[in-house]
Amino acid sequence: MAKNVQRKATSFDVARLAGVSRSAVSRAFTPGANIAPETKEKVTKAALELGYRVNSLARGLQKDHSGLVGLVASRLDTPLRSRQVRQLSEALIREGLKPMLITAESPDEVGSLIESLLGYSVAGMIFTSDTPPRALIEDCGRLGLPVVLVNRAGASNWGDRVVADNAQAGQLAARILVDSGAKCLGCLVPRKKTYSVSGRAEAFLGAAAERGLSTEILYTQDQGYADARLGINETDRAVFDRIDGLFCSTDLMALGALDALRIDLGIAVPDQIQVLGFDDIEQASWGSFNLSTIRQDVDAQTKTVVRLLRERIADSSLTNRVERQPLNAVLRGTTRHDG
Amino acid sequence: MAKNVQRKATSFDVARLAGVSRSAVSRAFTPGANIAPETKEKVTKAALELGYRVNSLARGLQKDHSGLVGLVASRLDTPLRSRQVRQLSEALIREGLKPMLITAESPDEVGSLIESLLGYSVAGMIFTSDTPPRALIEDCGRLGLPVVLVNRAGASNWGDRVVADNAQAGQLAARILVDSGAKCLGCLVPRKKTYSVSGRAEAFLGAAAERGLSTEILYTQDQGYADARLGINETDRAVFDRIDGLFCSTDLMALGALDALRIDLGIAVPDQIQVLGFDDIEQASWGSFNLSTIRQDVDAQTKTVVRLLRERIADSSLTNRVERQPLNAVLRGTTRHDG
DNA sequence: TTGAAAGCGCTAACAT
DNA sequence: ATGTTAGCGCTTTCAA
Repeated sequence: MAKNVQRKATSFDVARLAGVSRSAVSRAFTPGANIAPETKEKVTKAALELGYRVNSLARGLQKDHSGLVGLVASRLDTPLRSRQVRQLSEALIREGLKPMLITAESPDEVGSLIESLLGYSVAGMIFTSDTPPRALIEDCGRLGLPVVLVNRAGASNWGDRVVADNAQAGQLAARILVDSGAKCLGCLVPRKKTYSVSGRAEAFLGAAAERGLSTEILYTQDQGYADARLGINETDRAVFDRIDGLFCSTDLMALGALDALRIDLGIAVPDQIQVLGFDDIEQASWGSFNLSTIRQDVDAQTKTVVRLLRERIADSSLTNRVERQPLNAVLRGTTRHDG
Repeated sequence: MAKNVQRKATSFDVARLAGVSRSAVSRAFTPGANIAPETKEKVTKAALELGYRVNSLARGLQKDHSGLVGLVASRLDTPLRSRQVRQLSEALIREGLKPMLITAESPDEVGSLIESLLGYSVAGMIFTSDTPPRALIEDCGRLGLPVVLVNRAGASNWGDRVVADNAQAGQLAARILVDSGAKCLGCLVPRKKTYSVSGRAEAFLGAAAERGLSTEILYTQDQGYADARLGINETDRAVFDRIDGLFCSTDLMALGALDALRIDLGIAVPDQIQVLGFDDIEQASWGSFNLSTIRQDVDAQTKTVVRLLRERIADSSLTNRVERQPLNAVLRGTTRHDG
C-alpha cells in the first residue's frame, strides 16, 4: 500500500513552476508581505498544482516561534477539565496557534515534558494542571516565554493568571446556605490540597465563622466522585445530625456526596441537609442530581486566557497580570429557596 | 518583568564550551549513537551549564519526522472521548511522541486544520473524530503518513483501524435483554448518524429480528444526555407500553433516557422497562444510575492504537490492518438478571 | 516589487 | 571515535 509515496513539494519547486524566486513564494504565503497581486496569484496556482504547503518547522526555525502552544492539563478525563481543554484548544486554533497537549499528573512527569516542549519553540504555555513545578515556570520567564496559569497560585514571579475568585466563592456559598436557612455548615474538602479547592474551602469556613456559625470539615481522599462518596460514608454519622448545609469543593465531589447521602445513608436532600457544589459541570444539571452550585464561566475564562496569551506574545514586556473571573450562583434542587 | 531574556544556547555554544565539534554534541543527544562515554559526559555537562536543549524544529527538519502526532478529536468534553484522549495523549508521550490536539466538529474545520498539521511533518495521525474527510486521509496515504482510525468506517484505502465489534455488540445487547426476559425491544438512536453508533443499532435490530422479536426505533436529535432525555419525552407514550427493553446507542444517551423514564415519565426501570447502554463511561456506575452496559475497554484500545501507529512509523509498507476490540457486558441495576 | 545570498540549528555522509 | 562538510526548507536583509 505504500506505493506512490510522494516527496513533498518545496518552495523551490513552486518557484520554478511559477517562474519566480523562492523569496516570492515565501512572500506569497506571508500575510501582509510586499508582493504584486499577479505574482502572488501565479505562486498560489503553482502551489496548488504541486500540493505545496509551507513547512512550519523550517518557518519556525527562522521566526521567533513555531506557532505551537503548550497546553498542560491534568485530570483530562474530568468533566470541567475536558470542557476547559476543548474550549482552549478551539480558541487557540482560531488564533492560528496549535495546541500541543501535555497530560501528566505528577510534577516530575510534567517537568520533563515541559522541558521537551521548550525545544519546539512554543509561542507560549497554558497550565491548567494542578502541578506545574515552579522551577519550570521560572525557566519560561528566563526565556521570556508567555505563560498563563488557570486557577493556580502565582507560584513564581512570572506568568499571567486567570482565577476564580476564591474569597468571593466562599462568601457566596456561605450566604446561599445561610439565606436558605442553614444553621450549621459542613465543608467537604479533599486531603490532597489544590490551590483553588483549598482556597474556596478556607474562604467558606472563614465566612461561616464571621457569621458566628459552627462548622465541620469533612474529608475525602481526592477530588473524584468515588472519593467523595466514600468520604461521606466514612464520616461519623453524628456529623449529619448536626449539619444542615454542606458545601462541596467541586461539583464532582458534590455528586458523590449526594449519592452517598441519599442512597447510602438515606438522608433527605435538601430537607435534612442542603448541598451546594462548585463549577457547574454538565452533570450537575442532570435530572437525578439537579445540584445547586456556583458556576465557573468556562467560556469567559477561555476568552481571557487567550487574550492574555495573545497580548503577551505581542509584547513580552508586560507586567504580570491576574484576572479574576466572576461567579454566578445556579440554584437548583439541592438547596431550599422559598424564603 | 522581561529583563534578562536569555538567548537560547545552540549546539555550537555547547560544542565550544565542551571543546568538541557540533557533531559530537549531536551524537551525545542521539540515543545509540557512536560516541565515547567521556566525550558524552563532557557534552552533557556543558549542555547543563548552558541550559541547552536540542531544538526539535531543526532536528525535525533534518529527520523524516518531527516527533509530533496529530490527535484529532470531536466532542472532547464528553466522558468517553475525554478518557480516550487522555489515555492516547499519555501513551504517545510515553513513546516519546508529542500530541498536537485538533478539536473540531465540522468536516470543513477539520479539513483545513489537518492541512496545517501536514506542515509540521507529523509522524502520524490519530482520528477519534466523527468526521475526518476522506480526501484528507487519502492525502495522508499519498504522503505515506501513518493514520489510525478509532471507531471509524474505513472510508478510504489508507489507514489502520481500531474498532469495537459492532456486530458482536448488537448481538450481545439483544441477548442480554432477551435473557433477562424482554419480549419487545426498543433501540434509541440519534438522527445524526455516526459509524459506530449506527452500526451497533443496526446489528441490534438485526439480532432482535432474527429472534422473531418485534422492535421499535426511538429517535434523538444527537448523542448528548439532553438530546436523549428530550427524545424520550417526545416519543409517543404508547411506545412505552409496548417495549420492555431499551438499548441505547451510548451510555450518555442511556443516562438521559433513564432520567426521562424515571423522573419525567414515572416508568420503573428495570421493572417496566430494562435499559442497556454502551461504552461504560464513569457516570454509568454512579449510584443514581447504576446502568447496565457494554464496556469498551479504552485501555486496550489505546494500547492497540499506539502499537499500530508505532509499527507503521517503523515500516510504512505494511498493509492496512483492522483490529476489533473485545466487548464485555457490565450488568448493573437497569437490567434484571435473577433468571 | 523582486531576486541573490546568508543564515536559523540541526543531522548525516564522509573522511580522518 | 571524532571532525568536516553539506544540506533540511524557510525567511530575511540587502541590492537592484
